[in-house]
Amino acid sequence: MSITIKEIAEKANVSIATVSRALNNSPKVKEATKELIMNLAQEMNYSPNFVARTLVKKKTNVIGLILPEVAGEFFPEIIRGVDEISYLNKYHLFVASSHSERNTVDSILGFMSKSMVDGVILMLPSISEQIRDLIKRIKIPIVLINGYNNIEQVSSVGIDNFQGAYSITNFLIKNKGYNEIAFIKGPETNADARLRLKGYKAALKDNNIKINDEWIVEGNFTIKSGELAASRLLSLIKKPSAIFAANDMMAAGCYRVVDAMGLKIPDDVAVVGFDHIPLSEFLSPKLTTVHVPADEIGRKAAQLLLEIMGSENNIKPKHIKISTGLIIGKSC
Amino acid sequence: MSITIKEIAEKANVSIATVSRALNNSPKVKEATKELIMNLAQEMNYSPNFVARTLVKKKTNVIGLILPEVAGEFFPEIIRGVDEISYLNKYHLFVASSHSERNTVDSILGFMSKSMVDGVILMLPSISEQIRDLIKRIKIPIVLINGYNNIEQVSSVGIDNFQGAYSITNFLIKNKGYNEIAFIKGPETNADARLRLKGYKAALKDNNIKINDEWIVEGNFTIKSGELAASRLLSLIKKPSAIFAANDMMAAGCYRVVDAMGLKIPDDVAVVGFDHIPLSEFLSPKLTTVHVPADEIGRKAAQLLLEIMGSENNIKPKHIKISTGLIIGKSC
DNA sequence: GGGAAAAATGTAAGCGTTTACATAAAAATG
DNA sequence: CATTTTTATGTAAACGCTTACATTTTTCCC
Repeated sequence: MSITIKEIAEKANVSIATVSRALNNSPKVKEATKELIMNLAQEMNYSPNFVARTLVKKKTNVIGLILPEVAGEFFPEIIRGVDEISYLNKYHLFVASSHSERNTVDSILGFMSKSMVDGVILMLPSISEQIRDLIKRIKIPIVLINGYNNIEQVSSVGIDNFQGAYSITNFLIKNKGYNEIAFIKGPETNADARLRLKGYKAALKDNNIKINDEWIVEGNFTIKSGELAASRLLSLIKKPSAIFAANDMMAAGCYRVVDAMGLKIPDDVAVVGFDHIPLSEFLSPKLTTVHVPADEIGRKAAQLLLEIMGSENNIKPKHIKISTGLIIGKSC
Repeated sequence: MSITIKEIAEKANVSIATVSRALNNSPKVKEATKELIMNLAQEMNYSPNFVARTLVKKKTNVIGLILPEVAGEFFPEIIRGVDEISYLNKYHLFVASSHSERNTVDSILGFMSKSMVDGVILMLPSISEQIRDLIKRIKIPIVLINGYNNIEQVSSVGIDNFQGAYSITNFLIKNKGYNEIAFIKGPETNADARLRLKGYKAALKDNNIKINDEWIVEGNFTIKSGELAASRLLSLIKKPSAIFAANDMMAAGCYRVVDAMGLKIPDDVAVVGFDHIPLSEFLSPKLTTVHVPADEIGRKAAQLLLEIMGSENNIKPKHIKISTGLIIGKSC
């Protein structure tokens, strides 16, 4: 087993209290003894038992991060952002995947309630009533990451999906002269996806372009669904001249299909996406898309959480909306 | 504050011991009381204090994962693999980035010694004497992820870099007829990188091709370094007909330069890589590369760690080498 | 119904720290 | 040098739980 302060105390002929104080560099212990103890601790290869300390201090110095998935092009950037800030503030990071299909409620509960983290950053693709209730009831500090800030009582960080979708659609119309723009939707349950659709529709409307339902097809953010959607759109009698995929992955799927059909982007059909994942830079021609600063989302969420954890009296929940930016490629 | 078993005990008019037993579903408590307590716990919204339990049980049910970086094309897959296995075995996952530039020793120590994890999976791009000593001394179960299994006493999981590099080089020579193959190295300090270089050289040697030092240029696994290396190689008087980049990212850099120079892959020059990152599938033409099953590395490492943690007497260290596979694209 | 065996519950110690409070030692003061 | 003040150390409780052991209650059997 590990060395404890008790053993150090014996060796040093002092009480455990003194050892504890010395190790915590308390000013009320004599320099000489402090040194003695420090040296002993070093020699004996002592390292404090984090768990015992936590039990009395009621502070773990750990923040939890729950994501739908841990891999992919997007989530790792969020992790990085959170990690960056936590590290700077001497917090450890606990990452858990809710594994999408897993029982999320279970996951969240298990994670949060057991007092193993001081605060939680939670990203959920969609929020059921059940989870909403749970979140409201939870007592530890929590920050939500999602586009749709729909829980007033809980602080959140999200990107402006509407604005992003609106601006790229508007760009296609105003700057590039496209009038026949199709849209590949994300999952119905995904709040970000819904807002992107809204932005697309709003831009059309503001430009007096009639919405053609045939040109709005389903997708689920996967590359495969992008392929299927593109092949449907390009098989229509009345084809669109541009396709706006609700995320880059689906846009990449479009590229494949367009290529397989022997067509050219942007000459035969324009394709734009959303997210600005690293891959988008490598597609040829380079994809025009909406930049979502995933690492910044992570950083902002961590900062907000630390702020909440730092303040005694629970401050008013904040809702941070992060703006997106247009990345102009050669795909339109 | 949270509800404790003490409060439940009072409400139920039993001792805390009984509550504890009931909650842990011990067979030595009457069904009736068990039910009573369970219901009370539910009502009072009780959840066990993980920290207190850990203190007495000396088991955190957490495994730690330390990676050089948390984002990128490769590491998230490892995380996913580890997460998968840990979840299945009811372990939580603690992810920490050593942040490359950060003082790694510090990071490792802080992580491991504080008895906050039951075991650690550690991936290091390179191992200094200092770290090697540290690892040997450490008392908690540990599994290393690296290509170069150079610490006998510590179990490890790695891929067969040599075999991978050898086989793709051999493929270029035997199946594709290339004789003038250049190599872009990884960082000198990186064990994987060194082994890939070895494999490349061995394949040339076995095919009686003289090694041309001018065709072996430096790189550091980044896309930028791939670009620079490619531009150097393609500016030589005597150009190579194929370039083997020690990882896919650098191969992607080659693509950019080749494209910018107005050349064509594979007609003007062939390019192959190593890693089979998702991006490689999207390069056009599709990259020929060596598949490295990152998620499997993660899974194997987690399984090995669990095995070690499960066995009382420390079993003999294992060294698992995961084989790679050739992915045939259109780039040669 | 009395006693033994089995089952259920209680008592209390312990996990490794921190820290309020009590006490002892050292320094300062007149 | 006695007394007060300051400084350093010790004692013991607490954090919330588990569990060995002791005790009580129930069940069973003749």
